Amino acid sequence: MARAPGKSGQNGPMTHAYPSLTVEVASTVDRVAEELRRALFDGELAAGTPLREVALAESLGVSRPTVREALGVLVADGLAVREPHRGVSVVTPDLAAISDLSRARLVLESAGVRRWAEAGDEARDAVRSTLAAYTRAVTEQRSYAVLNELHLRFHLSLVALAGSERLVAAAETVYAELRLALAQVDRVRRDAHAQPESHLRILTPLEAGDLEAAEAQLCTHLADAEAAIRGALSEVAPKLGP
Amino acid sequence: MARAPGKSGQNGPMTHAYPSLTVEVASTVDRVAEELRRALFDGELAAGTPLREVALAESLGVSRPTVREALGVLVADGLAVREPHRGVSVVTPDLAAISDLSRARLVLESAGVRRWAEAGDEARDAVRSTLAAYTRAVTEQRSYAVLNELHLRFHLSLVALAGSERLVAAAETVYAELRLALAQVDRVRRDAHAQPESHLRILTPLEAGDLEAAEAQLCTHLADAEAAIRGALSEVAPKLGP
DNA sequence: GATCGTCAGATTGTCAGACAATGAGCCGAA
DNA sequence: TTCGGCTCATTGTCTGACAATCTGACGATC
Repeated sequence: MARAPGKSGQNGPMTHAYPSLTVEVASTVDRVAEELRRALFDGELAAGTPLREVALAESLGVSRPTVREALGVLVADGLAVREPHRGVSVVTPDLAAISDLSRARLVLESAGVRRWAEAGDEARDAVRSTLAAYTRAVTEQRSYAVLNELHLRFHLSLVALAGSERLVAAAETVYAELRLALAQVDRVRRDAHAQPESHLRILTPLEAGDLEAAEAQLCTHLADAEAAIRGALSEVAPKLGP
Repeated sequence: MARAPGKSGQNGPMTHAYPSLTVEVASTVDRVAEELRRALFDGELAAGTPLREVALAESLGVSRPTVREALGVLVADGLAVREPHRGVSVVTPDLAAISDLSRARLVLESAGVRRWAEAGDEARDAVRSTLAAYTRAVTEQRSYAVLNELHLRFHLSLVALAGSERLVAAAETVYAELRLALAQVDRVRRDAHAQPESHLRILTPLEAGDLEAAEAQLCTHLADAEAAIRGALSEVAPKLGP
């Protein structure tokens, strides 16, 4: 991209310094990592697929160190695994991983729900607005990718109620891994429309101040989600088990 | 973390496959990252210190890409921050970060405590043994580094009660950041000996099946820890805070 | 005197090429 | 068949290089 010898456009002499105007120039590594993430979430790479450095480098038009660093990001996010001298490959989610992830998200989200009363107004508003956006997108028959994105955003807003950025960051990696598992068993996609009322059953008791009911609803909702993924996964790969 | 599931065949030239005999031949990047971590935890690098790539490379006898990758690990762990074209520098913990971290660890550890009954026997035994090891180390007047390590290991074993490796991994990064904050205000070290009975007040009700009491004890313990760090930090950097 | 443009130095971001170490698969021999 | 060695592919690491950008100081302009 930046191969042309001169981006001669000198756009420097701005007369005013406007606040909070950031030009989103992500680094090459970030762009590569984002592209790989997209490919993973879109199911273009099956579980266990090795991610060869040289092939990716010439395919994406960047150098091998750049690809290597981007792969490190994916590994840190839990979307890929690196084995010494064998390279990086897409994770293969098994039932144990789904169980682990589901337990983690239950802990994170219920912690947020339990702090509904103590959370800030903006955090509570975020929960309301993300659910509204998700519901609206469902009625508007938006694409699966959009629905998925808004759905996850709602659950993230629940975690944010706990008031810790670190917990939200942890939840983001959990959701990334779950999202990848979903992409690899993409038959679950048709279920993605039945969700809004299930989420509303969480928010309604919250607004009413009934934290226990909200937590119970969340618990069943997450248990249902786990069961759906487990079912789809065991159909796809019926070889696992204790 | 879940490494390769046991599909590693016996095709090696070794005649016997001894269990749990690992040759600790970590990669160069891991060694560099570990060395940097040690330096950070030992307080050899003050908050905000820039970590220059070339200087570290020739100081450690490795190449710049290797250092660069190791710095990426530190950034991913939250121990350093990277600013575009300005490099990586040691994080400077402020009161907001301490608050954030404390809330996160409260969520993670109380989630573990709450699942004491449902946790596996080995997880409960791990809590007992780590506390015993810590107590023994205190009576034996071990070094501060050893005490710190065992202390953290006990709290990690609490998180492990929740039964999710991802949560334990998240807790590890939280503790890493907290540990760094502690190292930077190292006047708190003298308090490190007064802890065993405080932890025993958590375990005792657990063994008795009184989860609420255990959680309450944990809450006060963590609140005390946060107050101690906050106090030390505001002495060191008395410029922050609304 | 203050603000701004410009320049040199330092540092990072990215690239290209290279080499050794390691792992995987193939083929021949006991 | 099973074992041992060979070849190839891939990664881990190094060296060197260049462009983009930040920092700080110097001088010009109002």
